[in-house]
Amino acid sequence: MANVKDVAKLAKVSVGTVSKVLNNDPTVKPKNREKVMKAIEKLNYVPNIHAKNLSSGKTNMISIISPTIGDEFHERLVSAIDEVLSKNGYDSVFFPLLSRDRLERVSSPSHFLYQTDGLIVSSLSLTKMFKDNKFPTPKPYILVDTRDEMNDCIFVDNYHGGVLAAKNIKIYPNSDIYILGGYESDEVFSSGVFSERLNGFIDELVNQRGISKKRIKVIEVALSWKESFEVGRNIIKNQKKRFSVFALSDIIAFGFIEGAKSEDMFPGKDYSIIGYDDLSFAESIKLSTVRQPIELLGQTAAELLIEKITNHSNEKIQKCLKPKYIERKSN
Amino acid sequence: MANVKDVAKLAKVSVGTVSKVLNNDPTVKPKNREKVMKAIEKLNYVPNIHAKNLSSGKTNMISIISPTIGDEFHERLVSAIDEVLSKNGYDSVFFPLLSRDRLERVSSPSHFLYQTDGLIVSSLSLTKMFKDNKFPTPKPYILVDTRDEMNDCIFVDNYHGGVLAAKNIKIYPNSDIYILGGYESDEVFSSGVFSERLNGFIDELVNQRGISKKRIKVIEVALSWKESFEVGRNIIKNQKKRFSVFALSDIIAFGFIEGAKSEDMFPGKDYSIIGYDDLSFAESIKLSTVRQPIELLGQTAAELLIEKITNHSNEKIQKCLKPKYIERKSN
DNA sequence: CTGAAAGCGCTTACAG
DNA sequence: CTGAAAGCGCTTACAG
Repeated sequence: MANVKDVAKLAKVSVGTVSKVLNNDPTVKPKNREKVMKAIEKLNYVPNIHAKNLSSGKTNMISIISPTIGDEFHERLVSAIDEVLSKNGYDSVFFPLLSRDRLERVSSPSHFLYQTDGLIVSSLSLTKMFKDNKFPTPKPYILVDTRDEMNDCIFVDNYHGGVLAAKNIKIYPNSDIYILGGYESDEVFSSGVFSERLNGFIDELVNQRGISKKRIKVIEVALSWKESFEVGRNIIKNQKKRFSVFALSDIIAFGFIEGAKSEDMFPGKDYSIIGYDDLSFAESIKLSTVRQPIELLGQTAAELLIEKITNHSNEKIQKCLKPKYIERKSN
Repeated sequence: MANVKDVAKLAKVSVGTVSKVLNNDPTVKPKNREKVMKAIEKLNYVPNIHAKNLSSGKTNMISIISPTIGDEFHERLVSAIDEVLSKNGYDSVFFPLLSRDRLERVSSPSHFLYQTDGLIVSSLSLTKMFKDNKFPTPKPYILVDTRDEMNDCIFVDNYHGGVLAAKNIKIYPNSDIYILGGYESDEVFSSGVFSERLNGFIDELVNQRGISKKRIKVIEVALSWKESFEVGRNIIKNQKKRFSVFALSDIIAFGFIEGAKSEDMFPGKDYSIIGYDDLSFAESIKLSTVRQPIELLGQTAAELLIEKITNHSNEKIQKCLKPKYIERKSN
């Protein structure tokens, strides 16, 4: 593998000049630039990125950490983030957690992810794992989709989302009201958003709509279509009259609806249901839901991080976006 | 930020010894190891990963490239890959393509992703973008879920998967047979798997089951639940008798089924349908499908890559796994 | 506008 | 088992 020295020798210039050409420094004379380009071409030279990172002290990369991949929420969030980063000259590199084992590896302060120019951490309350509740890095970072008073963060008002669902959900006389979801199997993998939605929902129902707490039943389901399908089937079996459901995610709502359908019960007719997120399928299946501004969340996170990097600003960021209730046929 | 020198000074040893402690070299005397550990603790020392990468010439990281995130197939594939890599002391770093813009950035030979210890490239035929159809890196790599005669690869026999669907699908007298999917909007984003499934299906239908080509209709749909839902609704409108559908992915099958349901037509009753992949929801919705061994695909890819790295072996890899037809109620 | 040289923070033979 | 020193391949003031 050729290096800058080889290129410099062949082009008959100094390594400093080669470096300048590589970095588009406008002070290089066109003639020299051309000589260098030719040498690069001829030697099939590719700059060593690790040397560059080391000597320049920056990477032009931003680490993005998310609990999983494989769901629409994070795909959209991450795409929105990447778009803004890209416009600002940064590239993104992804670290989905995937498993407990990987979480462990990724928590080592010397892991690569802490040595890019900044981090965006999505839907996780990882800071609990570290000393002083801070990530083990001097690099700037921002948390997304989680509220964390000790760190810069941007999130959607999940409590208010729950309130919106409670304000709008149809309730039948003396019927049960189910809350589906909220099960966060592993504390560090959780962001707390589910319990905030749940709290907002219950508070509004009890305090404003005067619903007795006894009528509200929380069913813990993982964020899994399949598991929610099973819940849909099983709950249905014990139901004799119309009831109401607040699913803490559209995924859960969708699974539940299909499970219920398999027992011949239909949303908007045999029961009312409101989901959360407004994912792409929600409109097709006519699911009433609480919409999160996913793209805006990602864009804003990226913009705030870039601002932190460029201005070395240290003011605390606690930004809150608002969700919106979307009425469809299921409620 | 403290560095090895600071640690060495405080621990009263040489930097070489510090480095050995950092890398768990057993030849360090316990006493010295302890002194170093204490100094590390005291100084809050974190090794600079870029310096380490540069001087050691390796990263212990493997780049994983995939077209998208947000789908179950890639989540499972990537998780399986990561598990095997982890057991062998490697960490994985992800580069989903997400967009054309990002693809462009990521195609630069000097991009970080080409300078890890190896690459696994999933569901893409990116090699067309580069000289000699090879990735611009001396590092070993392997392609997954795509057949590429010029490069090492591991894939599932998609042609055979199409044949399996054709062998098993129920066909009604004089009825139409639809193939859904196969639309690959951007050549470099495609892996060619859809057209192989399609070819296997048609060949078997025409040559073995004696079906006239005229009865077979290909409807191009993107790999999108929502778009497939619309197709389900629209096709249904023109259908007066029972028909058959081969969906080139379970996602497409699922969307189609729901769209059809919204017009009161049901799989296994008003039409027959076979999907592809056997994703987690397939069993719940009773979808007959062609199962791909997704985890095995990922594991094997990771194992083969590690073998290439450790043995510097250069023998060509063209590994083919077999799919399996799963009968459920939809067909 | 260019070149010589120091420096980034590690690892790795090698001598002892 | 340890230390001194060279080396990895870049960037970056600085002198000219």
